[in-house]
Order: sequence, then structure tokens, then C-alpha cells
Amino acid sequence: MNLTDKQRALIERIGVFMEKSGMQPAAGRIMGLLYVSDKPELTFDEIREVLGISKSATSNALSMLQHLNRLEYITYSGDRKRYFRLKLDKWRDLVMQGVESITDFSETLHEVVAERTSETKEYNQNLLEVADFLKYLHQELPKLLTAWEQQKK
Amino acid sequence: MNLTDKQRALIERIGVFMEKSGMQPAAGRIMGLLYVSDKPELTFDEIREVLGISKSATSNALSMLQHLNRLEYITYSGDRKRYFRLKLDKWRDLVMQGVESITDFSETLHEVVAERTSETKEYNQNLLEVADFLKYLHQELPKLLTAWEQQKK
DNA sequence: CTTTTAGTTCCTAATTTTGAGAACCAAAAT
DNA sequence: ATTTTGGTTCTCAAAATTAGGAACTAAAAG
Repeated sequence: MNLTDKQRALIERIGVFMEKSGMQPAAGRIMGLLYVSDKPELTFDEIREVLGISKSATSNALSMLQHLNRLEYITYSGDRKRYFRLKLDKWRDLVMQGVESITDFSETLHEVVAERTSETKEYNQNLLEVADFLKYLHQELPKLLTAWEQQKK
Repeated sequence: MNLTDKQRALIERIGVFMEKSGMQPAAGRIMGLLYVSDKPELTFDEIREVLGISKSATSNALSMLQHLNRLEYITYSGDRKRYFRLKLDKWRDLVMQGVESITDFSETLHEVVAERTSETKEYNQNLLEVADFLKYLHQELPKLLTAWEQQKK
């Protein structure tokens, strides 16, 4: 498989974007490749080869991405290779996962306020405000998702 | 200034949370400290001392946090020290900043689809779906924010 | 003008992250 | 039973991140 310059550039751009949100470089490139590749299902060796990375880097990145729920593989009977692909159709779950994590932070904020002096009234108020909005988001985002599904039709 | 064990634990927890979203350790701890500290405005040296980090680490982390718009400092006339504090009241801007960044990604996705083969119809459809939802989010989140402001009253 | 204060920058060391290469392993093919 | 395939794991080195300490700077104080 060979890629155009434009494709390579897109892969890098997506890779860097992923890195910024805490993903390791190789994993980001794999994500990018799977977004861009004309074949959306690639084997271990195709990935390794086209990105020019080692087996270990490939293996580690792939298993991390699977744990993060971004990737899965399928197999075809009579073929031992795994075909890796993005779990694109599950992006709704990922959105919800993200919301959960900020909701965790909201709970931490409540703990913080519980531990704070009551002297700093305005400050505490601000903290609770943030926490409350995060909780609101948690509650409203699913609705937003269904509203979007509706208007899409 | 001395902190309780609970406070220290909260600082670490917040620190780790921040690290996960790509922040450097010292910066995460400083954020944590400012959330937790009874005094919400701390000087350079107070921060350095209570966290037990060097001047350079403190200086670098503080300036990074200021660039990320998480922090600011104020001064008092007749006092040369800077008093650093969280830009807590500006959290709405931060939310919007986050939305902007996912909107950037949405545009990248459009470029990706433009570059893709038209063979993989369903795949391309999925990509556009994600891109479209991100754009929808960009449009709706401000409204959600004002709706929240309303119901708060 | 000299000293002190508050913070920054430079240089370097320690730690962490990342990934290559080889050895390894299990399942399938021969 | 042996070999091949597809992938994992281990060890180690390279590269990047992080932070300590000393030197430095600008402004204020004396």
C-alpha cells in the first residue's frame, strides 16, 4: 500500500492531534492511518509496513488502542490475520465516556469544596458552579445526542 | 503554609487528572494546590515551598499555565510579589476553547473524507456523521451554557 | 550607587517515554 | 512432528520530558 503526500500529511496531523490528548505517537499515527486509508481494515503487517514502525511498537499501540475502545479487529475464516479497524460506529459511546470522566472531576471538586475553609465564599461558589455545570453537561449531553439524531433525518 | 493529608491527597488527585490531559506534573500540582489552598492567591515562593519544587520548575509551570489561560496573577501596590490564582471565573471561556479544538478536528475529518475513495460509502458516511455532530456541538454548547445559567436562578 | 527581592533563564542530570530487535509463543499448515 | 505464520513480550538504547541549581536580570529599596 502506498499513500499520497496529502494522505501522509493528514495522518501526521491526526497523529499530532491525538498526541495532544495524551496518546502515544505511534498510536496516533495508526489512528490517522485508519482514518485515511482507502482500505478501512488493515492487517498488523500492513500497518507496520506503511508506517515504518517495529512489530513491538505496532503491537503495543494496537493493544492500547483496543483498551481505549478506539479499535477492534475482525477475522475471516481461513485467514489467520487480524483485520484492525476503527470502532467508528461506536463514537457515541466514546462521547459518553468523555462525559463520564469530566463528571469524575466534578465529584473531585465537591470534595475540594467540602475540605475548603468557608471563609472564601465567592471562590467556593465558583468551584461549585463549575462542578454543577459539569453535572448538567452529564445530564444534557445524551439529550443533545438524540436531538441531533432527530434533526439529521 | 501547611496542608492536611486530605488536602495533599486532593492535590495529587487533581494533579494526576491534569497530567492525563497532557499537562506536566508540576503544573498539575500547582493547579491542585490553587484549588485546595485556603488562600486562593499564592505567591511564587509559597507555591514553590509548599510543593517542594525548584524555582525553575515553578517558573516554567506558572508561565505555561498562564499561556493555557488557566492562571493569572495580580499585584498589590507596594508589594513586589505576584499573587497567582486560578482564572476560575473564566471557566466558560475554557469550555468554549475546548469546543473550538474539537471543531478543528471536525474540519480535519472533512478533509479526510474529501481525500478518501468514494468506494467506502458507509465508512465515509460514518466519518461525516462524526464531523457533523462535532459541528452541532459547536453550535449547541453555547446555548446549553445559557440554558444552564437560566435554570440556575 | 549598592543591595535586596522576585522571578527567569541556562545548563545539566535524572526520569520517563518510546520504540527497535531479538527471543519467544501458540495456533495452524505442511 | 516440524515448520510457518501472526503476533506478543523482553531487554535495552535513544530520545524527550522534567526539574534542580546556579547564574543572571530588572526593578525596587536602602
